[in-house]
Amino acid sequence: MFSQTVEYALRAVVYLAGQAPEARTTDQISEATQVPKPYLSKVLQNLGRSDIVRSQRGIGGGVTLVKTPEELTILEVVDAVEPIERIETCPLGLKSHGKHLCPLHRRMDDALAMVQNAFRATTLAEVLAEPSTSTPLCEAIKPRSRKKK
Amino acid sequence: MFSQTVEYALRAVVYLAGQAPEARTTDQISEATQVPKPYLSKVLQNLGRSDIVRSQRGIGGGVTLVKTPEELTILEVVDAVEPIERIETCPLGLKSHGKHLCPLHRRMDDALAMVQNAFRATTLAEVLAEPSTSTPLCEAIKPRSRKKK
DNA sequence: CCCAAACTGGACTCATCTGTCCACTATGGC
DNA sequence: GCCATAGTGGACAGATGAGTCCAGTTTGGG
Repeated sequence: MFSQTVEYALRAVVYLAGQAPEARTTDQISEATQVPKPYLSKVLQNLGRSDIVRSQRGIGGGVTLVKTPEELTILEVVDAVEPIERIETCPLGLKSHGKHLCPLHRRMDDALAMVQNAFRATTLAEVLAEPSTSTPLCEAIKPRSRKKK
Repeated sequence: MFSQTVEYALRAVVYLAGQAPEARTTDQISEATQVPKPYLSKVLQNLGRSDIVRSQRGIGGGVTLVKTPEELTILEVVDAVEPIERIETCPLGLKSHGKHLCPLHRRMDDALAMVQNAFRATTLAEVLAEPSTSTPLCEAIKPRSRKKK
């Protein structure tokens, strides 16, 4: 139900959060997150336009998060690449009842709201701090010093 | 986040539930739900293959629900046309940790689970019975006697 | 038995999503 | 000032989703 693009964007951001505030190149991100590099750079460009990341050209350049992991929520990332579209008005076009959704669409929108709220309530820092047997990104994130390649 | 196909399938099923146990033709369903007829028949065929609806050819034929509205859940309909794919294993392919998802994918899967549970807990009968200022499908469902066209 | 009502299935179109390629530009070091 | 590094933007290709069209088949009625 989540698109590839959303999946990729989240992986990239989680990786960057784990390395923050250091910059990482598209190559490094691609390797760590297993996202095909050419496509990754598109996703990153998108995140740049939404001010989630900032990028620096040239030698020593790369991509960094604009906010700290503590300030950045999953929802912001998702909304940057593919906004969760809530059901605001009756999709059938009939406008006979103002803002009132019919029971069917009310339930569908409630489901969307739950996802949106869950994502809004989770910061990148929380994802990284999670006590777990597996680090985020399934061990793609190494202890921290990893500068290889 | 829900595809058009899911939206259309739900509209059709809700309409049929409101008319149950009477059969309705694709034309009638299309008119009531505002779903383009040629595409609707594809969706209906799909629902037929998953045993959500049964169809009858020839004069007097049409489509009916296999189950009663009380027995049919929203989830069954959604799963019939486009199953909600839970995240079972690490999308990165690394299998270094068995069934343990990393915190990122754990959260994403939790969101999917919430939607799945909400849909599983709702029957079509409940959608129809909802006290509301607007009937399901935004008034597309008329009192019940509506046999026209 | 023939016709009209209805669903079925396949082919086809169009748009979007995913993904690739490449020429270009900006940047820092020597 | 040159050059390698690194992101940018546009063009393009393939797959899938959404939607259309039509010929075929089933079914009931006169």
